[in-house]
Amino acid sequence: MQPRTHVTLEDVARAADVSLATASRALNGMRVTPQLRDRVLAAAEQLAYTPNAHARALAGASHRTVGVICHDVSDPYFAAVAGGVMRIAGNNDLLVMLASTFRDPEREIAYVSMLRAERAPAILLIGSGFEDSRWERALDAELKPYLEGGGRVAVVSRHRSLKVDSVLPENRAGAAAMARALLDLGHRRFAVLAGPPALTTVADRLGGFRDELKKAGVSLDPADIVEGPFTRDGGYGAMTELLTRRSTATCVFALTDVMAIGACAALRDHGLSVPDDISVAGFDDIPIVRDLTPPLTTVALPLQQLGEKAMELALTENTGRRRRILRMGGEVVVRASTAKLT
Amino acid sequence: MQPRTHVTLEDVARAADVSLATASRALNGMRVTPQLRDRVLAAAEQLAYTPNAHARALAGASHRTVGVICHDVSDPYFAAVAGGVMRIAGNNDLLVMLASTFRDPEREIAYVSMLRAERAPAILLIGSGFEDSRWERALDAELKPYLEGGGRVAVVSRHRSLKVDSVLPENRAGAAAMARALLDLGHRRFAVLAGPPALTTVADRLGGFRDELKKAGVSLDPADIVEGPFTRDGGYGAMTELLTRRSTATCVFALTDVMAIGACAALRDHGLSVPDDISVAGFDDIPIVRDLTPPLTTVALPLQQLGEKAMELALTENTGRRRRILRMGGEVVVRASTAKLT
DNA sequence: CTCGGCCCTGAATGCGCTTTCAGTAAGCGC
DNA sequence: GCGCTTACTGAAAGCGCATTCAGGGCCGAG
Repeated sequence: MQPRTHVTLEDVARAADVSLATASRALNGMRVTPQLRDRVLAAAEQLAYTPNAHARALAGASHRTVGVICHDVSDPYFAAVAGGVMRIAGNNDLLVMLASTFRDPEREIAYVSMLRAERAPAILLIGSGFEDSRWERALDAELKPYLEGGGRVAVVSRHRSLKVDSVLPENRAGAAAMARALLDLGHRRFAVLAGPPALTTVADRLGGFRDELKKAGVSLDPADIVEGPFTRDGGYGAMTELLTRRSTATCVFALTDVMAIGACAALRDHGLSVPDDISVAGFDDIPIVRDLTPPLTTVALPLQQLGEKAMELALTENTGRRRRILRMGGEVVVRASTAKLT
Repeated sequence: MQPRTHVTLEDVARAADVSLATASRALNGMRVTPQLRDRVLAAAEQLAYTPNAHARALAGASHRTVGVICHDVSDPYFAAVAGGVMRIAGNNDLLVMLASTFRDPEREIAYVSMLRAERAPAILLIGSGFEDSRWERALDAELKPYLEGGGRVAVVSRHRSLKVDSVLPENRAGAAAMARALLDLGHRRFAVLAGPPALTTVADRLGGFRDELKKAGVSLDPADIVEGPFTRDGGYGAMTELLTRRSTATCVFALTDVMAIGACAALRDHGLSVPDDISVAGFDDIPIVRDLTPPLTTVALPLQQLGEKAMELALTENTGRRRRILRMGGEVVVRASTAKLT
């Protein structure tokens, strides 16, 4: 801000005719003669004094702004998780710096660096990592000194080689459960709308699904697995590709709800009906899918809780020597987007 | 963060065997003998040095973290606007502190105060204000000294009595256009899912709609106007209430898309079909409504742009003596949730 | 009435950095 | 070879605050 010179503690002290130290103590609720405290408080009020958080942080008072980094706040998945983070942060008088990387690894690292510079007491990383493992290593290199400096890091749905606390969705078990649910409906020919297999989220969900299918003697044709970005348009594109390939799958499993939404849109645009012509299932249970027509069958994740727990992990000391890992969710919610195969 | 003592500039200077001043200059790209600069950079790299943003801000370098306050990041409307804000912020190497107030005025004021303490160069307020005008006054009282101190404030979809730049949706014109569109479809009996009339957003949208109807000789029965919070559940509840009242309206206009989504859910739960039994229209054009079945007729707002423009306003100096006001959007997009009345 | 002890206040220090200010070495013309 | 300008470097000040360390009232005890 243009230092159009702010009201400083010194101004307040002068106005109240006390020393700087007394003013500071009065404002911070330490023992001060009531009469003096009142004078200081009145002066501060009068001058619209706001302490300079930077000076305060520099002088030793702990800084109360935590950092949260996600790919895109406007994605419902991140928005929901961020909502949970903010709830806990708010309850603890913490400000949240929320950054969107727009899936640009360089930007993500830059944000970690800035947060480090801010001396944020904690950094939360939400969402899958990047395909290229070099970026992941670069990120760890940035995180390491931060951790060594006493910073706290927690991640949601993302693996790190460093010792950081994690909140992980039950990706593998959830996908397996979904496989069973779909098999129970009578489906035998499946397609999967996947993402880059380098991501553990993809590997786990796809792996869990495929393995469970295999147990039932059903195999997944590689031609029925289409990759696309984890976005609505990614789902739309992948579904379109699948249609082009004339897949005979009776059921499509999208690895994220957002992709499933895109897939449904593609199907509608091709004049196909869900679930009459083809069943669609997703993963995440973002709030909106309940209100789709038909409502989406999906693997439920307590998104808000994911964020809450991550924030809580970052706020409490990890006294043990191992990283703490919380696994959550994974229940299949069958709704109307999947039909019994007759 | 626990001052487990960080690497400071002094450490770097010592390691590179130069003075503090030289180290600072080298790191900030000022003219320094190449050889010295290299030594400093190498030392910094080696020590994983990260400048302390607080010390830096205190020492006069401008602070690059702007604040954004909205009601709830997990609401698609705010998420989309915030997305736009972040895009511009990212392009300008700005960090964004995004805070969710959860519609709690006290929390909102607390956030402004914290942002003020952070000496954030700009604060963006996104979304409607509060019903109780006392809170609005309290907010203005907090904002005023900030502005006087050189802070920049921009608001989206929210009126302030102070001189702050604004980005406003074309609420009145948009609602009027929607009225015309619905009249053109043959509807004559309308219901409105509204919010607290004290909010200008509500007053403008409802007023624009009602006035346009009146021009066509159609009046709005007060019994057909139901208030509810601007949330999915608010829409659900309001629609349910409307159903209970046995309204004869053929078309429901929800003042926000999120409410419209709730309304559609309520209708579905009551076994009614959209648009066969009743037409539904919304306002905002949040991304998801395109993918609903049926896709929602709504008044389009360029949500991302709203955020982008607001950020741009906050980033550029207002040289004029009047506040800058940008009005955007307001086009009706007719989709399948509204049907021609036969 | 005096002295020790307690509590509260004020002066001074330092957090890590940017930035002036002064100083020194190098470069140039004569 | 001398004086002057130019170009960097280093010492030091200060941003606003929390906090330590002394000092100075006041009390009760002796």
